[in-house]
Amino acid sequence: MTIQTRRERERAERERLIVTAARELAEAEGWDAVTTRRLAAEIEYSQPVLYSHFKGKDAIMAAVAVQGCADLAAELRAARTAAGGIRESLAAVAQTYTSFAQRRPALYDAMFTHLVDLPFATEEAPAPLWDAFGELLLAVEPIAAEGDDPGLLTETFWACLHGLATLTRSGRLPEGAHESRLALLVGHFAG
Amino acid sequence: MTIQTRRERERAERERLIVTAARELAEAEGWDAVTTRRLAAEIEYSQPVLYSHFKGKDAIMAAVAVQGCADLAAELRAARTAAGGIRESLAAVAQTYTSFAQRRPALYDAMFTHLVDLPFATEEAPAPLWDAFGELLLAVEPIAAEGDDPGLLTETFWACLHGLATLTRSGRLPEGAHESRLALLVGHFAG
DNA sequence: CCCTGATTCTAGCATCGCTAGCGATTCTGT
DNA sequence: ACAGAATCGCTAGCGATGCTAGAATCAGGG
Repeated sequence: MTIQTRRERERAERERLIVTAARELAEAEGWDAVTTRRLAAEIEYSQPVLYSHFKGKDAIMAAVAVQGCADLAAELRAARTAAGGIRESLAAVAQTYTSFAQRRPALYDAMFTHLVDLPFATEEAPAPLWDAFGELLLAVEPIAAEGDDPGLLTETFWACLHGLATLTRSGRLPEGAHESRLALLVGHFAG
Repeated sequence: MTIQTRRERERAERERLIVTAARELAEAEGWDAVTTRRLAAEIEYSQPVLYSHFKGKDAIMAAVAVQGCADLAAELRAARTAAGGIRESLAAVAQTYTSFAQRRPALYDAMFTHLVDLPFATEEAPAPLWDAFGELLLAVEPIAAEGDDPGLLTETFWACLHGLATLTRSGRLPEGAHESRLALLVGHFAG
């Protein structure tokens, strides 16, 4: 039995290694640089081992995305709990969210831009996804008017943040005025 | 001289053909199906002619994106002028925008999701881009509070629509409640 | 009629994601 | 302890991608 468990432990460790290497490589040089050959070289194994762990490159990206959601959830939680009032919490969360997208673009893309076959809005969604959404929910809930569904409001607010993050990062919105737009958004939701 | 002009005319015609074929193929089967070989076959020329017109596949996508902006601008204009009041115009424009993204996903991706080296927020941006933004501006301007920069507010509202469109289409937001989220957004901006 | 210049095509390169099939290594049963 | 069996990772290769170099073809001018 212990041999079996050691095998599984080593295997799990290697899987972790793959995901970590993929994330670091993506964050350093972008997802285009994350080829299966390059990734295999990075973990010092041959290409086909990747496919014994994941169905394909997309599945690896999905695993990275789940990790990223955990990171984002942690950052959001820290920002929210550090903020004072209701409106301040919302502003802090919004600021942290867009900052995350700008600081870690490759990670953000894997999470929310790249088309990936992760269950999202269902119960089968991985826990870190729910955690991240939950953090947004905790910040948005207090500003919901009576009769509003907080979940729906959170989804809407999230979408707004996502739009600001992606359009700004792709150069479709001038970067300089980002803070102003963020303030405008928070004002319209919490005002 | 007339020979020269005929040559140029034919060349321009072929360029138009390339962009149209690319757009139709993308809308029919998605951008993954738009390979240079497939596209060349579609226009009944060989592959390298594409590169005598465009720098590469990305440039072709950019050309398609500009066409798409013209289409979007036209749809937005129709929706806005058909609507009655200020709030109704905003709602109609929002509805039309997200509907466009859902009805023509490949086109929308080329315009606003795919990373493309088009000048966007500068004066060198192609006219259709400004037209589309201008339509949004005309709908948003009336609901701007005094002291608000209408341009900035439009950018923000646009980002919200973009976020809703992309997250819904990628399955990250449940599709059923889309209208509710749209109403929530319009309510928070025009309320 | 041949030459010159532009234009288009054939053929190929490097790289991509992914897979089949072999060799070696490790476990199992007697 | 040792032979058979099963698992594991590797080498090699497939089809397809974006893109390019050089041959071939066609037009116009002396």
